[in-house]
Amino acid sequence: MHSNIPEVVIDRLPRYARALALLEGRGQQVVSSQELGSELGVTPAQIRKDLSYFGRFGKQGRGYNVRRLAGELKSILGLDREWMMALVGVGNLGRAILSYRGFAPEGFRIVCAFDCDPQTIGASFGDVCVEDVEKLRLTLRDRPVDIGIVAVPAAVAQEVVDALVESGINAILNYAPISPHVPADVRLRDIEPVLALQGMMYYLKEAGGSAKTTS
Amino acid sequence: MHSNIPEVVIDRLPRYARALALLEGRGQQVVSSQELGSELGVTPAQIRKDLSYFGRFGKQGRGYNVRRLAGELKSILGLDREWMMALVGVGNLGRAILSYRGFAPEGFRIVCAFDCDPQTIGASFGDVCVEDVEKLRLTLRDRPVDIGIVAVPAAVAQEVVDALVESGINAILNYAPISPHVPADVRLRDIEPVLALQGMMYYLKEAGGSAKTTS
DNA sequence: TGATGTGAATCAGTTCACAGCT
DNA sequence: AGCTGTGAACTGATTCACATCA
Repeated sequence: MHSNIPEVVIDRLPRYARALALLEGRGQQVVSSQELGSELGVTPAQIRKDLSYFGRFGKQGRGYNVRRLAGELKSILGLDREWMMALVGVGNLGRAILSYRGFAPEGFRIVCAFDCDPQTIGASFGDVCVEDVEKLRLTLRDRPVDIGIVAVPAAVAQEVVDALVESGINAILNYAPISPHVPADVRLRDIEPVLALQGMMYYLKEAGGSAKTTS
Repeated sequence: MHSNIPEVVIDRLPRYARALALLEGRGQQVVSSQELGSELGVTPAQIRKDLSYFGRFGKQGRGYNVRRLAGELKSILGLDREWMMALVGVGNLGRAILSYRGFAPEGFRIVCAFDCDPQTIGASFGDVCVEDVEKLRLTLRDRPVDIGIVAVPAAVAQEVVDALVESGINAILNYAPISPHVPADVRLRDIEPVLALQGMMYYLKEAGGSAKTTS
């Protein structure tokens, strides 16, 4: 049912939603595709086309009602509910993820965490208690979890992904520096600062050496 | 000079390089586009086409020499040198970034850090001492820094980005939940777990409710 | 034989440009 | 007058398919 809408379009919607939330916070009531576009560095035509996949949310001659459009986008994306997440890997990175303040306000809650280190198992972070990763399948059988977060070393990341998938999870946020294999019906996103950096360095390479192009 | 090669192609190269490093570690000497592709979930034709922008690295009938191709890609991407990074924002997130072990092995070094909190200024993390963000421009004038990492709250992220850009930095890794404006010649990448999650939820929404499609 | 490298063909995404509504 | 919504045109990316070479 979804297959008709290009994935790139879906990918842009969260940015639109975020910009609209910002405008709403500023008290702005109406926005044109022009204005929203220049806020985000996107052409107005693209915004209009993207939105037109889902309905007619604007008023000709006026623009879009900020609050209304923000609400529509949240509903389209499924952000009008809470999503439960399980974290696997409670090392340095995992702890940072656990203490990240950005998830909760957007409706994403980490409800359980797993590790394999006996020192870490049993520890509590906020209201989350770290369980033995061996119990992952068992625990996920009882708890409704929607999303898995993988924050383990590369060497064990694939097996953790497999365990999550077998537990019925079909959205994974991967922080490990590998490209895991998942079945076609499972969504996977990589959060990989190193890949992002490496992609930029190509352009930096020739741009004039070590910083300072200043006269 | 670079403008002829599509950006999507550049974006894929780091993944190829990473997969090749893995194969090299396993002692594999030769790889076909077929094999590399199935490792990464990419078509063989795409890999061949991507590589063909930069040269002829393979041998017909054989495939690619793993070590050679890995080296070529690193050189193309500019990964055969060290890149210096400045971190702005040494809160929870910033500290996690400072202690992240994944940068160094890939040649990315955090050489200075800035914050505005008097409690944090002066503290040391590894061999990096936190400076007052007011001194950012001054410090970057003397130190050759290639990349800025933004890990500050949304409200001040744009002004931090501006300061970095004015200091001559033209690659920025942004962890703040905004879409900063930068001049066209500055590369910017967002690391935004929430946007990534939100993009996936669209597909999860209808997929059968709260986890467990199990019989 | 078995793989690459690549023009040609296809497919997908973006932008244009304008009719239509307020 | 001003801005949306959208088919049509265009631009860009992917895949095909085959000549080429080890």
